[in-house]
Amino acid sequence: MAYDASSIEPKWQAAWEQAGTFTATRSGDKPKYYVLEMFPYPSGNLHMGHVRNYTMGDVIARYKISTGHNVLHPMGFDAFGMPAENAAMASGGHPKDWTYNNIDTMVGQMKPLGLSLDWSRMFATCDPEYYGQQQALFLDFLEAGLVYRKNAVVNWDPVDMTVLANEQVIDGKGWRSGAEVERRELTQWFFKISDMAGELRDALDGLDNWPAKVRLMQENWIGQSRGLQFAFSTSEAPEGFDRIEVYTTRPDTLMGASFVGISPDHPLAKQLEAHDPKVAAFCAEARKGGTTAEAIETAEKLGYDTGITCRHPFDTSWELPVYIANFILMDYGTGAIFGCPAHDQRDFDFATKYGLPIIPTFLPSEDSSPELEEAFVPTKTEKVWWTRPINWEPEATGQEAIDATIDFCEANGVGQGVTQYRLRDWGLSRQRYWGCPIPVVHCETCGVVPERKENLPVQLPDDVTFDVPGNPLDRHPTWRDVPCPSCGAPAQRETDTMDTFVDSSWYFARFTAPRADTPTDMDEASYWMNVDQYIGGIEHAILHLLYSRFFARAMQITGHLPASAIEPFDALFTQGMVTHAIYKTTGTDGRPVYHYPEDVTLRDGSGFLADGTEVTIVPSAKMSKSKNNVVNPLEIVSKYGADTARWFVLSDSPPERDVEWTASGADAAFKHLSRVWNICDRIAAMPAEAGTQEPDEALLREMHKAIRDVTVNIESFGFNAAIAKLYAFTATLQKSKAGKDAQRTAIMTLAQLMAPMTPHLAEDIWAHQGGTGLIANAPWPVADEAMLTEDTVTLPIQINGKRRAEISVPADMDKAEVEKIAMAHEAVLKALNGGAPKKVIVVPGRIVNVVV
RNA sequence: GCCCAAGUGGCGGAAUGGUAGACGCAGGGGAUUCAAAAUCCCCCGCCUUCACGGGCGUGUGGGUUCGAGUCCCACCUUGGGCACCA
Repeated sequence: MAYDASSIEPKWQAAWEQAGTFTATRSGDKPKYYVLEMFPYPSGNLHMGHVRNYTMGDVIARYKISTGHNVLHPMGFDAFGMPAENAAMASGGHPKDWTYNNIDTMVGQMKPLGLSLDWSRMFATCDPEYYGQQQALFLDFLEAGLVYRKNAVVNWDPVDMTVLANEQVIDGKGWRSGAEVERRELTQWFFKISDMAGELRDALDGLDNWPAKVRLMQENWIGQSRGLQFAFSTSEAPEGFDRIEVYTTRPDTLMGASFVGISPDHPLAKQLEAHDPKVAAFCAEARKGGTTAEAIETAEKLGYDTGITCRHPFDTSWELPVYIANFILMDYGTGAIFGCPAHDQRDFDFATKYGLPIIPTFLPSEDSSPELEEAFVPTKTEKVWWTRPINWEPEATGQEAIDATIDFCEANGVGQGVTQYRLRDWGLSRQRYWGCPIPVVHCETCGVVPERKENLPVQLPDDVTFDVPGNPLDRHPTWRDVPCPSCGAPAQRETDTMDTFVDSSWYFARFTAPRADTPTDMDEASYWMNVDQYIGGIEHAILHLLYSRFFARAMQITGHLPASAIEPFDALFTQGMVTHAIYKTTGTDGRPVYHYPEDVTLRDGSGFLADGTEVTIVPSAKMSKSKNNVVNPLEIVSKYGADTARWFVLSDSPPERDVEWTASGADAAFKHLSRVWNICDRIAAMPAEAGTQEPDEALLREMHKAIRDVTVNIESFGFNAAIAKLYAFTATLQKSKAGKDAQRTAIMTLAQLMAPMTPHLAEDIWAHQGGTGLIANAPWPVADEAMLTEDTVTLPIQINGKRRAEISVPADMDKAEVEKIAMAHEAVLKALNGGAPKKVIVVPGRIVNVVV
């Protein structure tokens, strides 16, 4: 009988479900293991990237079950967000219907993959049971001072009519709509993530099982810098502005200062603006400046001389002009700087334009000219020659001078060393309908009043329409107008909803007690947290993972997570994409025409259409509907079965790298599984003769090596290498002349080793060979050390580092004996030509190297 | 501009400082078959040799070492992150 996945796979999926194999249970006798893949957005389409992501998690989950763990492996949906509203606007339906229909569809696409998920824990973030608990968290955060409201210049997306976080603005465009982002001032809710910047940065060092790359990206994002904060005293300034605080990371260049610059949003600038139309005009112009990368790149440095002057802190007779400048950001440092044109290119450009002095504080060497063509900015670790050192040697590095200046300023009461972070607070308000409502009410007399917890969830109204842009909650009187929870007077609900990154910042904790009537159940959370292995895409390296780390800390402060869970993800793995070649020709209008893979015939690496036209092949492209190179998982499952798809996405490429889907590769995977199936059949049909000692032992030795290698590879995420070993062991078994018992042991072990990757086929082989119970519950095989050690080993003999011969010696032969045999080898005798070797290195069990 | 990572056959990729190229794809040869499909077996880095063998080979150039794909330095290329952050 041929291998038929379509009959095998549903059978075993039903068996697992009936046995409750993957329902997470607590018990004291086993360690727990929590494996989680980043939950999907319910777009309605499962793609190969999902299959790869979930298969990797599944391999880990199944492996951990068979190594005696209580495994939690849940799945849910990140279900709020704009595509649902966009769909409603486009087709007139309701975001809720669209979303829940898509969830049904995707569950239907996921189940045939045979994933070891505990479906009883499933939820979607748009379930009122979930977002109601999120509102409870919000209220607790509010009480703990972790959320606040402020007026802020925000990024406004004019197409989506919503505010975007800085991180959601890419090259000055909305991350989703691609529209040019405008600057608007609105009152917004913020999470105080910047308070934790130092802690979030320092704790990265403890995340040993995270990719170094992700830790580095977060470190750069948090952006710590050490510098000096001090004040210039002013003259001719309006009242209340007799000092201007500035922050600098280069206090060593203070003796080269030639102006003081303030942001157009600086309080002093605003003060001047109020009284002087010329200042107001300048500030308006400066603020308008585009936010696109090109605009910033090419923007001219603009300044407005306020007529105010500052006294240099080291020399009070030295006066510096105060400019309002368009390149100074209000929300970094103090919003004010001193400009040192000699050692900062921006300041250099500015000084050149406004005729300000350019005074170097250091030069490449003692005899260098002080005339500069451009700013001189060496690295801080390079030794340079100082023209006027304060308290350091004339030849010193920038870093040495910086440290010395901070010490000097602190000692003389001029300023103090300060650590600054680039990380800003997380603005969470969104002017959208399809999100978690912010549970507060605005009352004229009481101000911002939190909703009472017993009234949660503040549920989204269902009767809304999307025929006009903007937020339907704003124009829904019966939902919006409510009595104040505090005084009972007529008041209005907050109509902003939360950024969807909030939803995904704690779902992993909710999975530990998904039906609890508080956000978490501390007992369950203490048992299951942390996530032992988290798997997802590198695109979430910064936002989602940083926000989740913040949330875990905030949840600990508000009593929703134990202190042990403030770093919620013990280990992180970022998997690569599934790509596919693009086949294109050029149309009559000169534009590319993309062809479906099934319309292209491949011969010797070239591709042809049915009419013989050759197509251009672009390998390894991201799957995209517009490029006609999407491979649909359901089609693959119905053609080959889930096990083939799973096997393929794990083979060939290392999991952190992209893997290219190829039809020939999928065929090869299917053929291999068929081969294993046929071997199983053949062994079952073998007559039960007595085994023959030598072939039996040879087979079993290879089996134990396979156990060792596959185990090591699974534990280290080397799935492609594990699969390579399984191919090799299958070939050994196929050719084996061993007796039935040994072969039966081998095929059953092979099935066990394959079970994490191809669970259905493995179960079927197990049942076919009379295995006890489900292979999913069978204990993982253990390699027998005695079977791993060889009696004799083959040692290469190198002469001067080049391999020249081989000898076969007993594994435990001592060095001297090995050397004697090697020295008697004809290749060595020939190389020595009667002389004596300079040196002989014998590495037992490894190599012999003779130096002549 | 700053920071980081990676460069190995025709392709994807293996390789605790110890026989480079496991395994898969593509390619070639053979068995089986009336023939084909399917299946099975063998070959497959480059140059050279009838052959045995020899020479060269992990982006480039140096270095450390008995021995380097692996460690160190410089450079080149590709990919990624950040960027008017003082």
